[in-house]
Amino acid sequence: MEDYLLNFLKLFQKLVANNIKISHLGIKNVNTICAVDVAYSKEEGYAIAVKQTIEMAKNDKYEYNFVKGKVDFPYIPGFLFMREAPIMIKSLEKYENECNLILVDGHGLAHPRKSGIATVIGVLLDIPTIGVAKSRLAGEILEENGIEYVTINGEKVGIKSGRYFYSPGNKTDLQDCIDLSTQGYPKILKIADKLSKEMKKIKT
DNA sequence: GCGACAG
DNA sequence: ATCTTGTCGC
Repeated sequence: MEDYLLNFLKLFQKLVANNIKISHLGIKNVNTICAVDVAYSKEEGYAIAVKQTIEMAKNDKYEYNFVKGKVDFPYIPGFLFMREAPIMIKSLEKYENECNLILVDGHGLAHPRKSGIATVIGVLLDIPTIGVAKSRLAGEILEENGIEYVTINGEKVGIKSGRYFYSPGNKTDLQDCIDLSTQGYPKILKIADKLSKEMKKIKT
């Protein structure tokens, strides 16, 4: 990877970070939630956007939109958005105007430049997002009042709940992350993960 | 230089 | 993420 490209992408991420809006969304007020995930088979990416309203969730119902496409960009820690955000955003097109919140596999603010994939998607689409990751990318853990916070340079940028990491992407805050984590790992993310892997399996 | 490193 | 069997534990 040419270093001038990574330097350029860092500038892009800083621009994104400068446009983040951190505000309290209020998980309880969210009626329609979406989740996105991508599975791979070599260069083919299989993206799934899942949508659920409160009512649908009660009955374990959901809608989803599937997109298959070539994914060239390699995975580079800190630049995951270049590999997954394009196809994720494509899969979200169908629901972006009705989603009150989008859950993204990966980090939001808990990123070296405060610009994880959840932040990039949230700022570009101007929709509330929260990043939920399965492992740490940056920062240290600081426990305070029974809550494990992810901190970078002393600033709280996310939380750790069980084995998962939650951080604001855009138009959400730490309290939203805490409230969401209280419900355990989001089922809708599990659904997105499962569906994306099923789609690649049958290579539809 | 060395170690860390979302999916 | 993906490649993969059995296995330790709640």
